[in-house]
Amino acid sequence: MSYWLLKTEPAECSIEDLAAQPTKVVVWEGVRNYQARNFLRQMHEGDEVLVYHSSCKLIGVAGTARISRTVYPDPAQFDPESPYFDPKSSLDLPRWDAVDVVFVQKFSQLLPLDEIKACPALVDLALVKKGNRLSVMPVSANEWSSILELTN
DNA sequence: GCCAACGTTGGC
DNA sequence: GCCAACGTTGGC
Repeated sequence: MSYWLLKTEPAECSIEDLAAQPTKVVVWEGVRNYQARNFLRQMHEGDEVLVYHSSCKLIGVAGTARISRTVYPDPAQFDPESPYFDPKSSLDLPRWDAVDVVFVQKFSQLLPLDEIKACPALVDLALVKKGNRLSVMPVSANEWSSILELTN
């Protein structure tokens, strides 16, 4: 059982969108960075996930979710209509992967980035490391606990 | 909209 | 394999 943080632009897929799915499940598609993809490959069913809102007005962790299906080829890479289409991908040789994520909870208050930055227990979180642009990153068990404590 | 930081591409 | 140019990310 591992912990992860997934970035999402709420204009694309917010925690509210996750909660609004009839099945609460979404395909986590569109990861187009090899390091992030390799983290997707390490995920197990049941792993817990922080859902982080980026590139928006209220930046921070908005809630949690869970991995409901482990890695498989991202269908968007094959779809010419998709913004995530990759002409260098083929069914034989897919480059990109997806997982399925199921909504767990929306925090009563979003945990803002500056509070995460101000928390001494979270200085090693990849999210707050200088220049970090990973959209999928591991979170330690201690960091997970610290984040949940901050939301109380 | 700015721009620092980083990843990718492609010529050599 | 180097590295300049370019594109993207994402906070501010």
